[in-house]
Amino acid sequence: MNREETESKVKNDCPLTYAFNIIGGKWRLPIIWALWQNKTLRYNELKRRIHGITNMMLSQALKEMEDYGLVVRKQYMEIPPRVEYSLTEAGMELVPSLHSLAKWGKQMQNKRNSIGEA
Amino acid sequence: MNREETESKVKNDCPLTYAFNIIGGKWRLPIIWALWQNKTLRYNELKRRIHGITNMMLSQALKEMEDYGLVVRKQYMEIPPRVEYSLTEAGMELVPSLHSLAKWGKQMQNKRNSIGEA
DNA sequence: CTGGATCCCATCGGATACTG
DNA sequence: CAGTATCCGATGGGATCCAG
Repeated sequence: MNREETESKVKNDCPLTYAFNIIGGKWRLPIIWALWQNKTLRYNELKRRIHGITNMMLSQALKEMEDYGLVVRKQYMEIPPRVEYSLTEAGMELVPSLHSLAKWGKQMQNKRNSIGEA
Repeated sequence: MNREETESKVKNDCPLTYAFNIIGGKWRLPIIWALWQNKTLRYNELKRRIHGITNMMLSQALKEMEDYGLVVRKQYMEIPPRVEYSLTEAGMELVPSLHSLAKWGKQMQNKRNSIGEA
């Protein structure tokens, strides 16, 4: 850990690798998806929508994504606490590429499913 | 391992997740990249271009990608053995989406680098 | 309500050595 | 040349409990 990865543990090899490091992991895509559909969600709303995620995974993923500039965290100083999350500009700009990839993935799935038919 | 992941260990949740499962991992992107630039490469050519990859990682990644229909393996029955790899149609169709993502990644890198200026 | 700390385990990536 | 087998350490994901 004494190399140039001191800052963010991301290897800056190429932009593509960089992008994959940012959106990789098990929960980031679902989070992006949920935030994209709902613009703004509170912590527990997010948690309920993602189903299966634990507090630790969610808060960890959110924090990392905030560091990358993907999501915005807005904390209201109230009792009980309220924290709202939403995508940044950069986060939204990512979505089209994701759709493109998803479209490709769908084609791949269809190919798999139609292997047995003439 | 007794669920519906019996076939390919890929969760079919959504096409995007599917896509990420296919191109995820440390070496698949570099391999796709190398094959896209060179159309066709032999095993050792590939290995030399990727630098740092071991036999095990390379052959394993190639086999998985072949299973997914991303690359084609062409073996010539000669002595010494010759095996050539190239991208399938599906593999090539993936590249534009990758470029899109890479472009986004580049923007992100630039933002990072220009934090201290202005 | 919104998290943090700790501990655990599965999986991934890899070094090394060997084979057809 | 083109891989495979084995073994191992690192890493990431997760359960559970705790805290402001």
